[in-house]
Amino acid sequence: MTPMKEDYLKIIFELGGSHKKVSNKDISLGLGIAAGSVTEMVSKLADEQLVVHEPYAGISLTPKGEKYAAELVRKHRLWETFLVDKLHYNFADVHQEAEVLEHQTSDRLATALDNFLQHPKACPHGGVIPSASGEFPEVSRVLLADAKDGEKVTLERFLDNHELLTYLEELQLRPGDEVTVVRHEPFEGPLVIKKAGADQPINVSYKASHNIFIRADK
Amino acid sequence: MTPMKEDYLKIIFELGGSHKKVSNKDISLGLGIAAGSVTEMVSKLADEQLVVHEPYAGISLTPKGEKYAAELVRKHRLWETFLVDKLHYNFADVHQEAEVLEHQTSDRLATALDNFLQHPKACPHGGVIPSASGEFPEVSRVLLADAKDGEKVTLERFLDNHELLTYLEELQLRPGDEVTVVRHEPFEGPLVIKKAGADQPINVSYKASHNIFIRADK
DNA sequence: CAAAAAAATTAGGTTAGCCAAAGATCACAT
DNA sequence: ATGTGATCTTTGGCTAACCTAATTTTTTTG
Repeated sequence: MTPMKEDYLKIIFELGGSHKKVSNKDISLGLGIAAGSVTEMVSKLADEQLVVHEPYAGISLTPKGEKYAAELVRKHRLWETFLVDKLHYNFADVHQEAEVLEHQTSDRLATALDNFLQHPKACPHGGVIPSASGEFPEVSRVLLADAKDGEKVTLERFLDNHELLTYLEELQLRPGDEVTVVRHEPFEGPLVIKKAGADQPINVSYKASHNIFIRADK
Repeated sequence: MTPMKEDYLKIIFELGGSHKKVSNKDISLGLGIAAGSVTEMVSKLADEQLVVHEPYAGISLTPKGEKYAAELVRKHRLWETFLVDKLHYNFADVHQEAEVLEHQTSDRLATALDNFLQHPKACPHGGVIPSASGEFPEVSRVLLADAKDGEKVTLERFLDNHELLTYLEELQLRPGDEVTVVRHEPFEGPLVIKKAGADQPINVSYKASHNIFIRADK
C-alpha cells in the first residue's frame, strides 16, 4: 500500500463511498489529479479488492476498503489530538501535519499513541476517532444553522477546513461548547448565539453555521 | 527533496561525508541499493549542490548537504526519544518508526517535539541530538571493514538499521565490545574476528563490516 | 430523438528511482 | 610494469504515478 493509494481510499471514503457510488470526477477534483490517472489508479484498487468499480457508473468501497480508510482516519485524528493536546498546536494548524504523518503510522504506533493520549474519543475539531478495528459510531448530521431560536445545543463537530477552523478559533468556539441560539439574522446574515456562562453574544457567519454539527441538549 | 534523497544524504553523513570522501560501495551497501543506482542519484545530489562527486574518487557533503543531513538526524533522534520516553517503546524497535517519521517532520514539528521532550541532549542509544541549526559532535567514522588483520579495536557504533541490529544481536556483538580482527575472507566473504576473552571466532558478513564503526584500541 | 455536452476510459508519453550487466578505471601484488 | 580483482560508471530496461489528447459512453437538451 502506497501513500497515494491511501489518499485515494480516504477521499472515496470522505465522499461517501461506503454507502454510495462516487464519481471519477469528484475524486479527480478532490485530489487534484487528472481524470485519466484516477481511472488508472481506481482499477488498481479494484484489483486489490479495496473498491468496486463499475465503468461509467461509479466507484464504491468494499468492506475491506472501508476498514482501511477508517484506520487512516483514526491515525489522522490521533495525530491531530497529539499535536493539540501535547504539543500545543492551535487546532486550525494540525490538519496538514497529520495529513502526512498518517501515512507513516504503523498500527503499533497508533495503538501506543492512543494509550498515551488516554483513548480520546474525538479529535480537536470534534471528529470521532474510529476504533482500532475500523468501527466508528454514528455522528450528528444536524447543522447549527438548523437549530431553532432559543434552543440550547452542544457544538459537536466542525468540518476539517483550515479557514473555518481559524475563524472559529478567533470566535473562541470549540467542540463541546454549550451555546444558546439567540436568533437567525435574515438574508444569510449571521447566527447570533451565546456561550453558556458568557454575557457577550457571538455572531457566527451564515456559511460557518452550515459547517458546524450540533447535538441538542437534554 | 524526496525521502530517498534524504536517505542518501543521511548515509553519506553517517559514513563521514562531512570530512572525507565516501565510496560509492559503502553507500550502496548501507542503503541496500545497487552501485549503478547510487552513481545516478549521487549525480543528482551533486546538481543540487548537496554533495561533491569526483568520479572514481568519492563523494562528500557540501556545507549545505551537511546541514540538511544533521537536521534529519536531529528529527530522527527526537522521534526515537519520544517513542522511548513517552510511548514506552523498547530500544530495538524505535529505529524503523523514526526512520519513516523523520522524512515527514516539518521544522515546526521538530521544534515543538523538542520543547515537549524538554530539549533532550541524546537519543535513547546515546547518539547526540544535533541542534536546530545543524551542529553536531564528533564521532568515529572508521569502518570495521577497514581494520587491518591482527588489529585490536573497540566497536563504537552500528548503523541505525533494524536488520543489521538484529543480525549483530544474534552474533552477540554490541557497541563497546573489544575485538581482534583475524582475517578478511576474499570475494566479499566474511570478516573473521574474535571477541576479547572468547575462544570462538565470529564471522561478520562483508556487508555488516561496512556498517560498523570502530575506535582503535590504544 | 438526434446533436451537443459532459464524463469516463484508453492510448501514448514523462519522470523518479530501481536493477542487471557491460565496460571503464584504479590499485595492489607479483 | 602489468595483470587481475575490486570498484565505479554507463547503458538499457523496468514499474509506479503522473500528464495530455483522443476516443467512447452517458446524459442533457433543443
